Amino acid sequence: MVTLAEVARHAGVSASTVSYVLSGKRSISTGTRERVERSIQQLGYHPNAGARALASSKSNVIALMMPLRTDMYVPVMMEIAIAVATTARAHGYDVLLLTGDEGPAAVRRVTGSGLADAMILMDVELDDERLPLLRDSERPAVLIGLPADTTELTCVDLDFVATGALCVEHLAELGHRDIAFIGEAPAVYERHTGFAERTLEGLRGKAGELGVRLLHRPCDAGYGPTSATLARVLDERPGTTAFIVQNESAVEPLLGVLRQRGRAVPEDVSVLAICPDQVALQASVRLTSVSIPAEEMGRRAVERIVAKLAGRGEDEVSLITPELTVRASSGNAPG
Amino acid sequence: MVTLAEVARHAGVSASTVSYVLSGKRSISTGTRERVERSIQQLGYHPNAGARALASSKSNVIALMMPLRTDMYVPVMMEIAIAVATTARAHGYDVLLLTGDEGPAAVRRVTGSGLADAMILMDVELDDERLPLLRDSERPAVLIGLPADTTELTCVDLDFVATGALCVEHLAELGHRDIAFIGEAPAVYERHTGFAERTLEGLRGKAGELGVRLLHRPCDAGYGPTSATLARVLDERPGTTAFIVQNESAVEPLLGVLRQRGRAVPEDVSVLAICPDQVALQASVRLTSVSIPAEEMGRRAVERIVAKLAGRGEDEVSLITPELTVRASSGNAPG
DNA sequence: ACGTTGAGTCGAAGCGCTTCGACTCAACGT
DNA sequence: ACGTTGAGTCGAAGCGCTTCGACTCAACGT
Repeated sequence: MVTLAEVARHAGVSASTVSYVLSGKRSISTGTRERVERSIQQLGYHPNAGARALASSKSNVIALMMPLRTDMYVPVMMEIAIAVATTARAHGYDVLLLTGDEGPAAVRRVTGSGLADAMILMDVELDDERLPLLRDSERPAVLIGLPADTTELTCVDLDFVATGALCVEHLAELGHRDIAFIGEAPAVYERHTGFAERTLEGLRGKAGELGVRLLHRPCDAGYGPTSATLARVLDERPGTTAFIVQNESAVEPLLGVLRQRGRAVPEDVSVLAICPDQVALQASVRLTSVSIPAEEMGRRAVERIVAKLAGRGEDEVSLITPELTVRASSGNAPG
Repeated sequence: MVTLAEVARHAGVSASTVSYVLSGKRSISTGTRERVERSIQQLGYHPNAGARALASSKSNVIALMMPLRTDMYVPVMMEIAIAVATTARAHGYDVLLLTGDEGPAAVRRVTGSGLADAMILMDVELDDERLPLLRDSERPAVLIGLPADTTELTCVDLDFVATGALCVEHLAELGHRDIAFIGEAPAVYERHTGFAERTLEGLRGKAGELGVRLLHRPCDAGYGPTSATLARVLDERPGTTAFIVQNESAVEPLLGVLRQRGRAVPEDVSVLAICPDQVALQASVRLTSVSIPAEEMGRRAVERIVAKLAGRGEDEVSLITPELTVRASSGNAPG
């Protein structure tokens, strides 16, 4: 491995000069700079990450803590992770991948060892046990998701309350008066995942306001559970003319079951999905949807982190305004 | 931050003794060890990662290079990534997440800077431009996937040739004589992705051997392309009684289109998928499938890496034997 | 009674950077 | 003619570990 000292010798300058060329923290004459840069090129020098971290007490690494579960919103998680990695690189940071199963211990380990300068946490629960540690830690952290208490925390998330409201509003405008919400799996509500509860809050609030009847049914993924759920909904509320789906793995089953029962979309029933655009576009019917802006969430999270590491940026909750795209699955209420 | 020196002072021993307690590289008396461990606990000490890396020239980090694309096999990628992270932690390593878009430069940067001790590469193309660098590098690397030339490389992959053969064999046994293979998107073949070509090789080889007719059609994801592809297949080969699908986002569209055309599965046509078990189980028909053992691939890759870092283990190609699970989508050929 | 051995411990050097203070020297104003 | 200023450079210290060599001392065989 080539060291900074070898570069210095090759360029005929001192080690500190090479360091200042690299960091730009002191002015360097053009001639010297060029000579050093040439030596770096010729020798194929890469600064040693460990030495740099030790001397500067900055690792230039951001830790990303992902959920271990692979049973839900996989495409969203993946897109966020890739956006985080890409944005981080653009700012000169690398990304350390942690899984959620280490829990609070991972937070302690990473912040304590200086492995990373900051953390991004996904899949935050309303009363997450990692939060006290983050509040105490002097290292910046950003949550993707919204816990119950956000004091002293920085969060980035889609505004799920507004998302729920927007869905009801759209359907109400089309004349729908009886809406069913096919939600996430029961386990998601039991874990008190923030986004699921907030969506429900937004849906119920707007439904109450506009005098629309709303039926909420958690639903496991797959054809069997969806079919059963749908049967119960249609039994209890035969007048249902619109469905809102949040669980992306229930989308295709729902469309399939509706087709089986001879209910045309959007003539007989409208379907509105809360899902990534890609899912909405690849479904068997092009879905009217509120998109989950995974890329933007990942990117914003990194930008906040970078700002905080640079000493700028307060703790704050940054909610992304939902956007509804009308496609082929929603239309006027029948009759 | 608590340092090793503070732990030493607290425990009344020298710094090197604390270090040896931590590493176990020299014998320590029980009394001293316990005293040091108590001090570590009480002070909440975590060794500084940078200092450790600098002194030992080992970072205890494994880099994982993932494809940037989010348009294909997302669940597989995700499951591999999580298996890598989990297995790595179990061996005391952390995982650095790199995206493929930095290309060979990322390999140079990571190996040159000592950011990681080893690399795992996913989404390897047959003639990948990162391979020469890996062969030259003194740092261990493992590929998940199989390039054209595997000399001096360690690879882990599903045996896709055997997978293709297994699929044809199963269908031939059921009496099918006309099989259509709905492959990956055309772009995948154009990039010469190894697994796609190898699957085809296995399918064709076994089909030739058993005298079965095989039609190969690349197919983009979504209902439109799948529907069009299927129409062409049924036009050209009306006698087709079985489909093999590799592109997991074509699975549900294929089933939907078959249903629309009144072809019952498995009475009229058999469908066999090459996909993760989860996809096979959540489809509208429980699919007979050859599973893609994502978890095992990730785990094996890390185990190889760890072995190589410990000085054990040769360069070698490790192919996982495919397993076919019969479910509800395959049956005897009609007539 | 003696050297030998190994368990247990310490001190110092060194890993490859960053950063501080100090120096030189030309340019500048008075 | 003089001090002042800032651009440009260097040397040394220090970041927090690991590891080598050296030391002590009890246990052991002869």
